Order: sequence, then C-alpha cells, then structure tokens
Amino acid sequence: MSDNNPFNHDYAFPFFGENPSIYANQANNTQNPHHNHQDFDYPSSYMSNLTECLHGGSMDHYNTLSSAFGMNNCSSSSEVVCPQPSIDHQECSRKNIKSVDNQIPLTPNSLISSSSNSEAGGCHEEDSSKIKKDDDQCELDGDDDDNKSKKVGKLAKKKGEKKQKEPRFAFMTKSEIDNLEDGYRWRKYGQKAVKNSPFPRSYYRCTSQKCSVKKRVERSYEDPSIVITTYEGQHNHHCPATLRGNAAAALLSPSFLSSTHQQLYHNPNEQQIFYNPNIPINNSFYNNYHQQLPQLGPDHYQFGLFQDMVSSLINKREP
DNA sequence: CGAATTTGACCTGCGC
DNA sequence: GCGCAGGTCAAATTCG
Repeated sequence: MSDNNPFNHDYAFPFFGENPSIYANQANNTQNPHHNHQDFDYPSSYMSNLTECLHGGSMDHYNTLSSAFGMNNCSSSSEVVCPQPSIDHQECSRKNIKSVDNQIPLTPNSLISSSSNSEAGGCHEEDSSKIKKDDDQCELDGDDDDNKSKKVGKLAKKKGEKKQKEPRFAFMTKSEIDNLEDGYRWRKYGQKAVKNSPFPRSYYRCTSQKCSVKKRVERSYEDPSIVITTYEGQHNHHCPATLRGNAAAALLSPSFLSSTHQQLYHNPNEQQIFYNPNIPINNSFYNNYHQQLPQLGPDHYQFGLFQDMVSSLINKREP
C-alpha cells in the first residue's frame, strides 16, 4: 500500500476550498449578507444531486454529483468527495491507539481496483465470507483452538470470489465535530489507527436492517481541523430521522445548519465560509463570490487546484 | 437491561 | 512467501 493518493485511484474530490487565504475576506466580512450561512444561496444542482446520492440511486447519481461539483473530467469515478463534520480529535488523541504510524489514507487501493459481485444489492459481505470460513473450519476440524476456528468461521468467503466494492462518496470538511448528523442511524463497528496519523479512523454501519451502507470517519493529520468522511454503498431505505424521509433534507435541515452555524460562531477561528460543509466551492460559488476572492481566475478554483491541495494534504508524510 | 461503543484479534489484499 | 496496512468481527465494557 504505497499509494494513498486518492487521485490516483479514481477518487473525485468536489471543490471545497481549504486555503484560508482564499476565504479570508469572506470570513471577515460580517457585513456581507451572505455571511449568514442560513442565507446562503446553495447551488440547487448540488442540493438535488447530493440528495440522490445520499438517498441511494444508481451509479449515475455519483457521476451526476461529480458534474454538480464541476468534476466532469472524473466521470468514471466511483468515488466523490465532499465535506462534512465529525469526531472530536482531542477525543481521538485520548483514546488508546495501537499502532502509531500515520498517513491519511482516504483509502485503500482495493476500493478501486477490486471488482466482483458478492456485495451488490445490499448483500452483506460477511455472508459470503462466512461461507468460506465455514469451509476452512471444516478443514480445521480437530483443531484445538475453538475460539479461533469459531472466529475464522465467521469471516470467510468463497474461494475465488472477490468482494465487490460499493461506490464511495467522501466529504472533506473543516470541523471540530467528527460525526456528521446526516439523518441516518449508524453503529460503530471498528476503529483503527491510521498509519502516520495520530488520529484513528472510525468505521460505521447503517443500523437499518438489510442496509449495507458503511461510513468511515477520519481526521487529517496534516490539518486536524479537516475531517474526511467516506460513505460506501447506497441506502435501500428512507432516512429514518427526518424531513420528508430525505437524507439530504436532514443534512441541510435548519437544525443541522443552525447547529453548524452556532458552532462556527462560537469559534472565532472558524468564521469562514469553508467551514460550512454544505457549501461547495464550485462555479456557482465562484460566480457569486469571485469579487471577494483572490484574483486567480476561475480555473484556480476548480478541480485541479483542489486536487493538488488535497494530494499534498493526504500524501505529505514523514519518511 | 438492552443498545451502543470499545478494542484486541483476525482476515484480506497488495507490494516487495 | 512475507510483512504491512486496511478492514471486520465479536467479546467485553460502557452508557442511557
């Protein structure tokens, strides 16, 4: 696993600014009517496509979302990145972390490279795994280690059957909160130390029956204020906790926005537009705010720049 | 007391 | 084949 640069793996990052200087003016301009986050003019394409993505649609929705984010050159991508808040990194630091290397791996190559069919259609990967492990268990008959064989029996999968990776959808957000309230209910099933990072990665599964959607939450070690959340799979049910059963509605609900908003204003250092995870820095944003942005031209505010930024963010690591 | 989280062990895949 | 890192399981623990 030598390459953790998501851009080398079909990842697609939507354009969320990260360079504080870019938003400095915006942040300090309390007179700006747009400074009130609740008054923001969220691009409608972003909203609708996000809704589709979160709510489970076809792969086309991922591509559509990419388009909404101005990532047309990544249409074949199965992964998209956006922003969103989550864990308290101080809390992470407090926790016992086994290994301590680090690197921010938004991901394993396996994501992209692998392909098969066992997990499609909400089929749990454990199911196929169990089959193989059961086979192994048979082979191990007579072994003395009952616990081991028991455990092994639950993890296997059929020989020659590769796990199919669900499309992933990731968010990068500047936030002190790690776990984004997205309207769905999640159960944490694991936490792992990330190589070269002091911050662990948490694994969550949707608690709804028959829904195999997973989510990973990790914090950038380069910039601890940045949280990377990755959704894998698509919900096969309605959002349990909200408005019109719409996940995006939940994500963008007044309560969520206001809580985010409050959080931002409680921290003077976060009075920047970037911190609101619901605002994509795309063409719409640029068109609306370019007068307040550094005079770099629209090209500098699109995919390429963000890619470089995130690449360095993710790849920079000490030897 | 049931649900959720924590955490060590184990599995899988990949690079060397 | 081996070692490493990511991902998952499940018993133990904590929480509400």
